[in-house]
Amino acid sequence: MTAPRAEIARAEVMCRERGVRLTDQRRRVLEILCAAGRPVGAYEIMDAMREGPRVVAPPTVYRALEFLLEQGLIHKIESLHAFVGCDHPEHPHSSEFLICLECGDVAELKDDAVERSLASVTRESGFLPRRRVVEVMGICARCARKEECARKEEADRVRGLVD
Amino acid sequence: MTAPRAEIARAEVMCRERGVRLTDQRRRVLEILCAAGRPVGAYEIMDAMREGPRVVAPPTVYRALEFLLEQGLIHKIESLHAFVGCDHPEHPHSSEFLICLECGDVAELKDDAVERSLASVTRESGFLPRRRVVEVMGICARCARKEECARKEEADRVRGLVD
DNA sequence: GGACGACATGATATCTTATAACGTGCCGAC
DNA sequence: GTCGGCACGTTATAAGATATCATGTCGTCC
Repeated sequence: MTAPRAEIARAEVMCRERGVRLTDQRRRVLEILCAAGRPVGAYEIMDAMREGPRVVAPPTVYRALEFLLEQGLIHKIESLHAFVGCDHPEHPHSSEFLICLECGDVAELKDDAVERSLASVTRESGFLPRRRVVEVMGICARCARKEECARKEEADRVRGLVD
Repeated sequence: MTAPRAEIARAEVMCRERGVRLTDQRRRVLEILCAAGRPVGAYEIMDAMREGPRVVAPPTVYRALEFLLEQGLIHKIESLHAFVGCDHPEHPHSSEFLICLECGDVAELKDDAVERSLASVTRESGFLPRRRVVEVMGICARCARKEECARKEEADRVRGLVD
């Protein structure tokens, strides 16, 4: 995860170049997402935005999210109804995710083999793609290792009892 | 779209073979989805199920949907919060969809190049996939042709006015 | 045949996610 | 200075999903 600071700075530059405004609300939402480094739901973002007596209603959050999505600064994870900061917003790209069912961690794929194969399939059928949603749920390498260890220990334990 | 009848018959056989029960409610939901031939939301299904004074509550629908998903008889389209009957439930498969933003039509991809490239990417990173969500939104071939025609006619019209 | 257990459904309430609709304030262009 | 566009505030509500507990159905084992 890049430091939120750096991400915000990048976003500022990009917005200025494009002549769009990264307002306080929008920046705040982006900060929250970048700081979290994991998928965050709209209502959770809303809660994070209310510091003190400040009231923030759903439309405010959703508007900011819509803007950030349009600018490619964040992504929506459809299968989680949640949002994440984009790892590399500087060049437009596909958004493909590996989502760990165990720890909730989300990795953004950089590989474009998937993208290419999808492109060729759609082209063949005369379909004009606009937006792609590619999300793979499963167990991340780290959790898989952990589970493997746990299984081994369990086996050892049982063997010990039997012996 | 296969005739709903045929789909239901297939489902009956599959469930019997697996020793699970395709109950009335479950069959009804499957029928509705197959007959629609397009993505249908849970609440729309619920409405379709209430014929006459019959009351059907959300959990009933969701339970039936859960069962049908488990059995691979239907798919969920995450980006639409809707469900569709599966085109070829007889063999387990990936579910990849082309969703037309214009006419709402959904095509289930049969190609497995996408599947393979996704599999290789995940394998490399040690990720163990469980469920894949691949949904491409865009304009289907038919709507693209229609738009093309409309554009041409418009151009002709304008030329006519200018000449 | 009757008791039991597993599974399926009914019913109520509630939670989460998302959007509609309308009003206000800021700011730059002309 | 006013007009128009954009961002935001505010209220209400739509749309999607689940928790919880009660009831019913059906096969099986005795």
